[in-house]
Amino acid sequence: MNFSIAEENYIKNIYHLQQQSELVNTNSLAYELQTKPASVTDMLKKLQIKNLLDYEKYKGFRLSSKGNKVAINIVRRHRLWEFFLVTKLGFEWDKVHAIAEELEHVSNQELIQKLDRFLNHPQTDPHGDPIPDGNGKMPVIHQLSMADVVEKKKVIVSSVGNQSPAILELLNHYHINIGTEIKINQRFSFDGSIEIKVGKYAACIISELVAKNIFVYHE
Amino acid sequence: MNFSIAEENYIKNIYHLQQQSELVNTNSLAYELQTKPASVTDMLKKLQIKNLLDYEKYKGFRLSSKGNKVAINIVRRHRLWEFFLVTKLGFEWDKVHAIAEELEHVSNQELIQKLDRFLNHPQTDPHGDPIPDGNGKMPVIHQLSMADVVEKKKVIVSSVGNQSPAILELLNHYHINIGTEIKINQRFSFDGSIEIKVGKYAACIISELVAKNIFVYHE
DNA sequence: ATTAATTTTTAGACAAATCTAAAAAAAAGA
DNA sequence: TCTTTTTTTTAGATTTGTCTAAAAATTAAT
Repeated sequence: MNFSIAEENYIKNIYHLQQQSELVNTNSLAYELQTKPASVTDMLKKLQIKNLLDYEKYKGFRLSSKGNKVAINIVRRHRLWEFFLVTKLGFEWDKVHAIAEELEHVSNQELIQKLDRFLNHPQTDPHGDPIPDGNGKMPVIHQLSMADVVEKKKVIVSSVGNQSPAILELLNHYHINIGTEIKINQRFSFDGSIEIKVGKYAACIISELVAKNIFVYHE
Repeated sequence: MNFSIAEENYIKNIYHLQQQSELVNTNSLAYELQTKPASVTDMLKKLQIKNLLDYEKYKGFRLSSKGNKVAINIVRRHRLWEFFLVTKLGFEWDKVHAIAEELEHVSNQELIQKLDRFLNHPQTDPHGDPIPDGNGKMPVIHQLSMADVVEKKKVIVSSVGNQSPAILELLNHYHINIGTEIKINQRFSFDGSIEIKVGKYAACIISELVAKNIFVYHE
């Protein structure tokens, strides 16, 4: 079955809101989609008729299992395109979201399957988020952004979400490379910066932006 | 300036019809777009207001110079994506048109510029049609499909539009390779097949489909 | 437990792109 | 030239997705 771009955007955003809370409400979806609550209500009715949504008036809503499958497919396309844009076309990771939002609506099964193969079946997008496979299964990702690591943990750098010379210069300065072991000392809530210790070097503080761009795994 | 998908499709199809005749008429454009003449008239008015079209009621129409620039940009995107689909994703050349029709509407300048670089600035798409550069300039293509070569000419094979094992097997059988010299003896209008002579081998007949997939240059 | 505030939905309108049916203009034929 | 045919345009309706303003339901507060 095929869906309009508007429908796909609603489905995708409901999916993302569900990651944070089981039930989604009209206002937050309207905010997410930069639209008005009345428009959301209209679309919810349409999605319910197509069996993509469990929805009761005034009670909130969630994706049906059918809706969930559709959503995961959109997420898959989005993240594959993001990976493509960064690794093949040389975009910086923070520039690809808007373009992938357009590309994700080109819904040809064979295209996505071949793109996946061309990219060598990547497990995560350039932001470190997992890419579901053709059956909708999310790979278990051990890698996570350093901004999400709990304090006092030791981690090993697995990848860097940004290929720009600017960040590479900075990482060099911190003596951080792929494979480097890092200890997380403390997170400062004021600006999200983190004190870390790299090898035998003196402890230092990295900004939240840098932390978000360093992907690591435990142990 | 940004245009809707519908507008872009009208512009592109007017462009293509203009390659055959200077002025375009409502019925033929309606046929091309698989829509009704009344719908075409409606859209023509809108395109005229946006200065994309020279249009006088009942008199036919043509793209303005602004409309032409827009059209060439769409063609550029379409052909770059076709090239990508065939050379990078491994699609067969006859399967890519529909997908490229969708991808061409993703209109991010930087995306197309980077895609072009990634593909190494290809001169022609997999059908042998020229790809305009970023300034809208069409490269002069010496390569053309063998289906378009005049009789009695000698040509040299420069590329093959289809990478499938099926056609490669057939070309092998005809002793045709990149660089092979071929003499065009005669074209049969009944089915578009062509009698050719390859090197010292006996003359043989290739189907129109095969001819369309062999790209050659003169001399 | 009422009232007040918030959230959600309805009602009715609008823009884009399409359609059908009928009218108007242009082209073709006798 | 005057009729007939074809092409093109208008008029009015429809669908999708959106909006504003007002009504209805829910939640929060006194």
